[in-house]
Amino acid sequence: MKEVTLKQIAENLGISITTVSKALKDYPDVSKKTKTLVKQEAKKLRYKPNVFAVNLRTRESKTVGLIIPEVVHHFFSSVINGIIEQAEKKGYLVIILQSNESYKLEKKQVDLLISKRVDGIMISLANKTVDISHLKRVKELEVPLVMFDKISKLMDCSKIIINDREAAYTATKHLIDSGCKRIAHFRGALLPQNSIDRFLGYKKALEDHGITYDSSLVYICENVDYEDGINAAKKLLEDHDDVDGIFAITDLAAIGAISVFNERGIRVPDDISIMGFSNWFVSSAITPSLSTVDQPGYEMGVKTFKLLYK
Amino acid sequence: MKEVTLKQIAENLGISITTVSKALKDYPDVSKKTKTLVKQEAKKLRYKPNVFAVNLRTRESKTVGLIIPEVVHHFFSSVINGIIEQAEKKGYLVIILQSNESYKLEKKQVDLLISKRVDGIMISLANKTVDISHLKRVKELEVPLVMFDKISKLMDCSKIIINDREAAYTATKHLIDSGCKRIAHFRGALLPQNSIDRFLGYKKALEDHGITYDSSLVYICENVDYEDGINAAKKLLEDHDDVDGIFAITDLAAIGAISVFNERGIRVPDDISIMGFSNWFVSSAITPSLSTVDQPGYEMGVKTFKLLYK
DNA sequence: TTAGTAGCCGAAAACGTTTTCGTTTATTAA
DNA sequence: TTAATAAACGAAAACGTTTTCGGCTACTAA
Repeated sequence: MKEVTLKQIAENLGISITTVSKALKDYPDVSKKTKTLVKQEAKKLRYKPNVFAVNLRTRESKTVGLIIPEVVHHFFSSVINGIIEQAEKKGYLVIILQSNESYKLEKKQVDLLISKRVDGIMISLANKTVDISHLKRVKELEVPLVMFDKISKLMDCSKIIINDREAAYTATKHLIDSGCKRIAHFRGALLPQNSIDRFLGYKKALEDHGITYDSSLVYICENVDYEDGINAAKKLLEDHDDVDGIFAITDLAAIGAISVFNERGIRVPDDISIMGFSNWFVSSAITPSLSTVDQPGYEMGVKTFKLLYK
Repeated sequence: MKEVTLKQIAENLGISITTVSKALKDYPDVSKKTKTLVKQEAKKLRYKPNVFAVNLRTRESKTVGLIIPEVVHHFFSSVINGIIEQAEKKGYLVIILQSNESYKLEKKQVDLLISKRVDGIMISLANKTVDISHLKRVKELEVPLVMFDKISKLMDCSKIIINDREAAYTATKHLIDSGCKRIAHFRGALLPQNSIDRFLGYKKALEDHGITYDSSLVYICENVDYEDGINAAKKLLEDHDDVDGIFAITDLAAIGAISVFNERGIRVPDDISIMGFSNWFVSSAITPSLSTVDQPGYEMGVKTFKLLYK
């Protein structure tokens, strides 16, 4: 069971490797007759070009890399979905790596992708990432780079983000419009840009509607997950008894909070209103159902790859 | 900004390419002195071997492929997580493809991975897949293959699955033990092995506990998703008024059903008990909280890769 | 002295493509 | 007839590595 190569075909047909190669790629300087002959033989032998050799010769891998903080996450898996689909359409494969929100790992993975000579890199930064020298290096090596969702303002490259600030503003306004006077915010970690932007949107909405911002109403959810939501909600109940609305940075955190309130007999949204963030498709299955801001992962994935492909 | 190659290093040091290569790989027939010299120079120039050339020469890519029906799914993204982590530990990268439950796409993707000459393939079958000639071909080409979760009994290769039959049996028994007499089953499509096994487990549990199996209580959820759960639940309410328990093949379908019951004022679990399947971590956030069977995606991912690596 | 033995090193082939640049033959124009 | 042109093909280099095999030096043992 030997590999079928150009040489194989050439020998079978009694012609040169050169001509076989050119015939398969429809070069103009090979006759119709030999072209069909070659293609026929290639099909018969189930010839598949050796990508390793092609890569070496053409210096491209037709593969792109994707680094995300967390795979098991509705938003990110939607992004993956969009990227994979779009990439495949263009004949690219996607190598996926997970930084687990660790800067060190993220850096290592960028190196890994570079050494694998991917044709481009898409990345959503880990929360811990401040230093972006590893990304600068990507630029230096002239590997195309696109950032999405969790970006760094310091990096000069294409980026795909939603308008977090505006979305957060709208979400908060929604709470205000439905009568909330004292609105808490479950925010993300201090570093990530989207965590900052959502916080700013929240603050701005309050100020614009005559509600004074109270920093004691802001709770940090380091991992923006279910557990964090639970803890923040418990803390909130200890600290305050007059809060009538919460804007949570993710649906997961919101759901965590809801489950605490459910447990303690606090009615949502009668006693307290909650806004999530991410349009997680099960939010409608939660009782009481959760209001949430749309964060279109799939579309962002599609756009991210398209931009990389540019 | 030229690429650093072995040749580069060799010229700088006035020695041969051969020696440089051997020095970097610690061959015994090169002196300590030149080894350190070479390594030093390599580090200075930030030498990174050209994987394309290495691949061509060694005939392996240090890359494995993964085909799954659906990325945006808690179970599968957990599997991805396990696989990626384990693969990286062993120096492998993972190319992920999504079959979207389509047989045609799945087949194309297997070809794609083969043509990319991955060192191994992991796959969870699409629902529609019956013909497995594409997998036979993988075996013929001597590419290692591991199936997980949605497997085919006809294929002779390593497989990672949970004992679906037993798990379904336990779930159903749980309903029986809590007093249910008339238990419906929301099953998956007819073809997938795990859908069959879970159904059999359900049936067996009924029979073992003196409840006669009634085929009109079995509803098919083709896509085993939220929508399917809603539709099946509505249909169930039309057809029967005496059902007091449901064993759903996935948590998503179960949640769909719950939301229907919530809407109609049917109390869960007072009026009707529901069991899900998959241990989706938010099940505890659903009100009323959902009982569910554990399906450890992460661990399965880890084991799947380890088996492939064998 | 010579023969044998380590210890180091390098030439060269190989992996399978792609592409440049000739070369050959047949055809046309003068 | 000869010269110029077009059409079809092939030789060979190149991509950067890995690995086999042989050669060279210097040393030891006889």
